[in-house]
Amino acid sequence: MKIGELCERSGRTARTLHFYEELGLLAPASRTKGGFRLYDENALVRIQWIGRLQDLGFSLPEIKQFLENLHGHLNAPAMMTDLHRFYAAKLLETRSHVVRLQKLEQELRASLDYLGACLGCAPTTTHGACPSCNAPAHADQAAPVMVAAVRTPLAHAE
Amino acid sequence: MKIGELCERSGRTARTLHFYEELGLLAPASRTKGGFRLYDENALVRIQWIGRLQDLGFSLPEIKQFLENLHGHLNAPAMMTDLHRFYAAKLLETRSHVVRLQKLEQELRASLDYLGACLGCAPTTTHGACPSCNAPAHADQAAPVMVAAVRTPLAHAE
DNA sequence: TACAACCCTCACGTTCACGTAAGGGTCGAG
DNA sequence: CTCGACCCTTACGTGAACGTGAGGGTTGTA
Repeated sequence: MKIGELCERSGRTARTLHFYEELGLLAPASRTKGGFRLYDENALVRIQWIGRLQDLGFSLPEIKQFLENLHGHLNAPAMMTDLHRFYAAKLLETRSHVVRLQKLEQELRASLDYLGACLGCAPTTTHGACPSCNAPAHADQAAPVMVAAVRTPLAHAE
Repeated sequence: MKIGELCERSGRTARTLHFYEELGLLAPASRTKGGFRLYDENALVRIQWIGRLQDLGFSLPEIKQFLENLHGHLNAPAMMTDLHRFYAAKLLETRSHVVRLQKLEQELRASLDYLGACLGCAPTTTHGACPSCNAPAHADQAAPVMVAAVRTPLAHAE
């Protein structure tokens, strides 16, 4: 298939695929005698793989590095062992990333909770009054960072 | 406090804080007559807030936009309502982000599983033989993308 | 063989989030 | 008052991941 079709099927632009090729991450299976790139199904798999690794937080240069390491191995099991180690490490990182996001989720929920009480505040209240707000619903709890940061009236030097 | 202390307490460099100021995200409470920036505790809260939003996937220009919207409101409850809506939306996004990462986690686990069988492969096997590998342990399952993409021998145009 | 749709290779431009000097002024402890 | 630690502004640099032409060649269908 030519690059146009691969673009459609992969959701990438031609420039992106050219760019991956420049970095050594992707190569066409062959070329027409006129110079058009011809790809096979492997290219699509490779592109999807790149996408996964990007989602896992990789930069393209890192992916390239990784590929080079892998192909430095002489035999298949060594390569697969390395891949195994690498993915195992990534699995841990991904888990801790998820944990971080879940903490943020929790903070968001707490903020929403706190903000719920603001909805009943007098419509005439000005922003300036907020820092001293003592609505019964958030009597004893301090405003979460997500709320307090916005309320504080930092002089806007524009 | 001067910028140096704020740097230590926030874990940011001075350049970063200057940069936030350029973008209109942060401002010192005052200045010494010599021109040194003087911050109060609110600055720290603001910086932490920026960090949270960055972790949630925001760019700094987006944060600035958001701040401007908020301060366009005339009274406090309107502002808080807006904030509420915004955080509610972000909460959903964060959840789906977590789901995406968990899917990737699942893919990683499947790949590790698959790769487990490779460890017992004959040490003399070459990469080229991999695509036709028929180890009993992965007899009926196709190689996951995370494995297949690496195995396919794409010509490396270096 | 004509021609529209597609593809090629440069090569410079862009956004983001800062880093890194250069050149000089300010603070406060001694 | 001196001096080292700290701070100021200005401005160019960086790396990641492409975008956006310019100028021209290739394909394949009619």
